[in-house]
Amino acid sequence: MEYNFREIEKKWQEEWKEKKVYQVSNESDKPKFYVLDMFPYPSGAGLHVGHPLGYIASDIFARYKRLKGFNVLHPMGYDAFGLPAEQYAIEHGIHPAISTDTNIKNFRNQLDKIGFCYDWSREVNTSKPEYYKWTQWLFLKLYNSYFCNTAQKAKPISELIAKYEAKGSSQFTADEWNRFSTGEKEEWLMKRRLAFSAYGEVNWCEALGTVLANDEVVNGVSERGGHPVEKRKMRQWYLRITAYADRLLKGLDTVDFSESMKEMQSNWIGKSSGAEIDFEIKGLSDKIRVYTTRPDTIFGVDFMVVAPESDLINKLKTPTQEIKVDEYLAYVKSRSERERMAEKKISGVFTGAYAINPFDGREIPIWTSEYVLAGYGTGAIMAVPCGDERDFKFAQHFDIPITNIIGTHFNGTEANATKDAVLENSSFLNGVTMRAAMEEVIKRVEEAGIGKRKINYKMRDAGFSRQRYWGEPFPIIWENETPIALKESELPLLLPHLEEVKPGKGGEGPLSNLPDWVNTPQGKRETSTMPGYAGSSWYFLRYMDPQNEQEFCNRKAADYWGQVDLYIGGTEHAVGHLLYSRMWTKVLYDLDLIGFDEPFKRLLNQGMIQGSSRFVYRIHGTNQFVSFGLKDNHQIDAIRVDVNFVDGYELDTEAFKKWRNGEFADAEFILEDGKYICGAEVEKMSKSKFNTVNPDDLVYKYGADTFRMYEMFLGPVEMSKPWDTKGIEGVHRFLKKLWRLFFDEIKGKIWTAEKATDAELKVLHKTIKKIEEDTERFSFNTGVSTFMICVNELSDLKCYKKEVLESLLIMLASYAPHIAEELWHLLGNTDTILNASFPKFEEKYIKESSKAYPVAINGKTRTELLLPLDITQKEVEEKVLQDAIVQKWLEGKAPKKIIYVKNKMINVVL
RNA sequence: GCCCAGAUGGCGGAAUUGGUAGACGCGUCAGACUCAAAAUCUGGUGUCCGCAAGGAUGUGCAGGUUCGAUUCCUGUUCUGGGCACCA
Repeated sequence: MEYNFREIEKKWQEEWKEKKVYQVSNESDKPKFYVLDMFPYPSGAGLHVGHPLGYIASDIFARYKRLKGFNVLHPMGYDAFGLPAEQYAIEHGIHPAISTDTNIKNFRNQLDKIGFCYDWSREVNTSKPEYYKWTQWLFLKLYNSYFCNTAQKAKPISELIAKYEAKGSSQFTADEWNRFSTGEKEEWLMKRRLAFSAYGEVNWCEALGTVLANDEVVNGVSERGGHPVEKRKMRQWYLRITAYADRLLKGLDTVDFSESMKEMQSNWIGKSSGAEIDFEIKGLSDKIRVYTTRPDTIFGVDFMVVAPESDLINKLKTPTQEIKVDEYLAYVKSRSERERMAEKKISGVFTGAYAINPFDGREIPIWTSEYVLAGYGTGAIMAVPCGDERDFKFAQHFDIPITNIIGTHFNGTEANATKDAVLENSSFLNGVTMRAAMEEVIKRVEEAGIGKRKINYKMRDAGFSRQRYWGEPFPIIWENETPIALKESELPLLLPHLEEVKPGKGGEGPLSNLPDWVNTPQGKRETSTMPGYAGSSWYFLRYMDPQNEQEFCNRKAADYWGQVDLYIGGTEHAVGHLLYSRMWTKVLYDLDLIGFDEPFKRLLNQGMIQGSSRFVYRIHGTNQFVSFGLKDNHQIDAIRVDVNFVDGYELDTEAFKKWRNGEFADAEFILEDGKYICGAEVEKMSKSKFNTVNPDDLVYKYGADTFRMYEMFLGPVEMSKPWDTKGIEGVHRFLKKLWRLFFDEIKGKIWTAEKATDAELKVLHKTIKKIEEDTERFSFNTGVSTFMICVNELSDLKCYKKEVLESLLIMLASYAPHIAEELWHLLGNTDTILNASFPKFEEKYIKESSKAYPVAINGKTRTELLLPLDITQKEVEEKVLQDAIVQKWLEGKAPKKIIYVKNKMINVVL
């Protein structure tokens, strides 16, 4: 009887499905555990080997927790709204609903083959009305809530209205409020709503007639077609995430994310404290307001920089500088933000104007430069070259004289951002330490009425509308310029069918092409749709109660499941998605709809699996392809080839000739050693780079169990690594070797019910301990290796005993579920192995009484000494000195010291 | 430019708290079985010197702390990822 993985896997997948073994109930006496994967966007390219990495890890952990006696929620679904489906529709005329459906079926098919333990009865699909009804409902919750600064939490906007009606606000009296028109009232409310509408800049491409995402713009032109792109102000929806900045920051202390992830989030939020200070401008009535974190350096200000986008520039530029300034502004306009970011070259131009230092009246030249952004702080800075690296380089580059206010702390060749120096050249601050000076300056600035203390955040409110079709429609009708929200009873507002997806007029979304839908007796419907992250900001709650038609999630279900105990996903969208879902959770908590204010208790980031691309080299202008080692003798063009017809680095030239309908049929090859050797480069795995490896092929060839274990065996889950299929054989061999502990090719069944020996139990319990430790710390690669060691040792011991093998199978059931289930049943069990209990580790089986100690001389290991564990230092010294090898190294002298660390090692110091 | 992560044999990686560097697997070499092949099994395999015993050297690079450093500290180089130049 041999290991027929194809038959076994098919059989158990069907059986598990039929018996609904993965269905989980919201009621149980067991403790709960919630294991979640970041759900995928179902792209047309299907799964490649990079996708399942995190899914396999979470699957192993979910199964492990189940064996450990937990009621485990482990669901999966689809983040199904999004740009690519819409783009595909524009290019191929296939409706997004259809292509999305096809893609989901394909994904599901691929996922099923790998044997995941998802409870598919809880599947969510963000593009289905049953789901997005509640996304719209939650949007209305945000819209109808405001952030109360006193209570530091969200409250219903009705409470704010009641307050305005009764007491007014600092801006208006109650009487004034009550006399306001509906539109005027709405304008005031809009300033407080958590989901609000305002004007914001978008990338507008006239030629394509549409708004473009940041990554669709390259070098200031559209990626498709290379058309010019300009910034244009349009009405947008936003989420007031900045109101939650502080709580999002504090919440990081309560969750178990990696330090680097927390750092990324807190850098994104970017809280800083400092002051806003107004500088007068020589000869103008306008003032420049700067934000600075270092008010103590006010006497070191040698120039000011205003963002090129600032409206003030036109007033600042003097006639002599006008041409230079305009040229520079045109240059900046042509640059994408990404370009400005990566720019090492220092650029900028003097406006000709001077600001006045409010404390000593010094005239300070005002410059403009692309390194100052309009969107942060006040869009203008006071530059202190001796204390800020960038300011220093700028001053050096443009020969701006530098004032030293920190004495010897500044060496003239490098800025020093210290806060500990004692100030010099600083008028009333001379002799004051910088830390103390900060307070002093803020005090004086406030007294003089030229500024104030200010806490600043990098984070901006999140843009929440897209001029697109394939997303949730806003439950909003515009009555002239005033938005009116639909009633909850009117939800869902269905996304109307569109025969042809194309942009609307004037930058509006495709929905504006449907007048029957847009025009209602009340007014015009909002034609933009919600962004991709709308549905994904709360999907983890829907899994808890996926079929509920009355509520987004029943409170009892939410209280039972609570936080996601383990959330697994990549870092790529992590900052955005994690912050948005954390914010939504906090809002829902504030409104008392759920009982926790952080969605994810623990986060594990899986690394990216990269592809290893292969290149062939065509001699420029010919049909000849030259092998890698000979390419330097020619002028060549590198062309990517499909990795599937390259064996290692050797090209299958016949397959290459047949590739792409014979595009290379006439190719001639210049070989080395009779072979065509390809070049290689590690890069992102992508269909367009021909370096994708499809899991289906591997599952077919080796089985799902082998595939699962191999993905884990590659290395730590958190680490990025290039995919290499070589080595999968080793894992497959391991499973075959495991099988041979139960069945022999000739004798058939060889397992017995005999009692296990001490040596066998030692192997087993060593394994239990290690598997438990490795799984708990997500070290699945060493887990796989532990199984290999266990099977190797049991084979050496010729241990075919059910007592030992049964426990091994239970542990293996989370890593290689199919083979474990099959052998479990062949051993005579009738219930599924999923309902077994994880074996209990017992110390007594692995207790040792002695240890082979490494003995080092001066830190270099020279020999080994078998010693009892309870030996004393004195006894150790005696034994060590008697040892022949130690004596040889001692050369008759006495050692200075003998270090003995129990259970570790011995070191003899000469 | 800024932020984060990483660098260990021919390759993927292991070493969990500062204590035998290279577990496990791939590849490769030798052997067994076989008419042969596949499969399987046994043994070797960081580098250098040496017939061997043995020795030297070795975790990107340069230093430091320590009886002892892949692990801690300082500096540095390279690679990967992220970014909203964050004052």
